[in-house]
Amino acid sequence: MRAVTNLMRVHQIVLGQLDEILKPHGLTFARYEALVLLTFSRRGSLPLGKMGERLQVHPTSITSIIDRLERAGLVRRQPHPTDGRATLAAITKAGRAVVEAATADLAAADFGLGQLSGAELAAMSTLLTPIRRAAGDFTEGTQTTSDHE
Amino acid sequence: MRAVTNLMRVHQIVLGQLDEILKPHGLTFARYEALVLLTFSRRGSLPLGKMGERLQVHPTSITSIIDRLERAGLVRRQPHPTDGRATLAAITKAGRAVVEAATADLAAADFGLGQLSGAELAAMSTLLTPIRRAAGDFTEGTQTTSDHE
DNA sequence: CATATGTCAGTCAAACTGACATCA
DNA sequence: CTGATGTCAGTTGGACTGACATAT
Repeated sequence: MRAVTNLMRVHQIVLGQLDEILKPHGLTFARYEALVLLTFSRRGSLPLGKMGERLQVHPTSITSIIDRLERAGLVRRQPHPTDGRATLAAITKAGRAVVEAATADLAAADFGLGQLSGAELAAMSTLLTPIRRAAGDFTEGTQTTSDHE
Repeated sequence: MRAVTNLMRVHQIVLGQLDEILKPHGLTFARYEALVLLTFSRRGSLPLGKMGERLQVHPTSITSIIDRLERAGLVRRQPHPTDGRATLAAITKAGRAVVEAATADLAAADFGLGQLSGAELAAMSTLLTPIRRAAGDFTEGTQTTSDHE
């Protein structure tokens, strides 16, 4: 139970710090994650459904996140070229610039984990990964060499 | 950054499991924490302000949490005997019964951390504690041998 | 036909701000 | 007087349910 308490409090602390850093950029951590995901995609665009799958958020939450990013001009909605049902979120030039600046700020703050060394961060990831695995976090988004990934 | 992602996801997974277990008891994790805190207090009652301090939640959030617990009959509001400004939250008999049952269910589910051994849980706490300390988590609620603690 | 995708309307729990009455 | 305590009104960001139009 002590471990759970530590987990909860550290999450609260770290998320608070990250959101504070991201606020000047007009981002929350959830929106930042979505932008980073697009940055790392091949074409700079992904179907909303795939984004929700990768980020593990509810379909309606992705709609909301993309709504706000689009209103801020960091993302554009585009029709999917081959699937008439799907909508693509495409990162804009402004979006890429904001991600870059925000990432620099986050890195300068050690992502809120400056108290830990590189070895400790690795140890932490080693400890936490089995829990994600048990929750099926890595077995769902397997190989899909389809259109947009 | 990978460490941050792991932290966020594991928090989401564990909290989701805990809330699922607590739901049949009519509790969220936040409300459960508040009840446990009262259980561990000497008189079974604490001023709302002290509770917010210990649980690290906003004053208005404590008001809301106690509101719901009181509506469920798990807690009673009482005037503070010596400080006319303060209000005490006192756990009821029904409250103690619910905590006991909920704690049994949580323990049976290893608090959502069944993937880790006792040694691993200890290692995790060792890693996370410095972050809490850096955030001032242990330096604020120091010695206060006052009325109600 | 059944299934997948995204959206909408609405609910919910929580964190927050600003204001306020009350009391030490 | 100042400062502490709790509450209220209202906003925000996010997770959720149920329903739905549209397209595969």
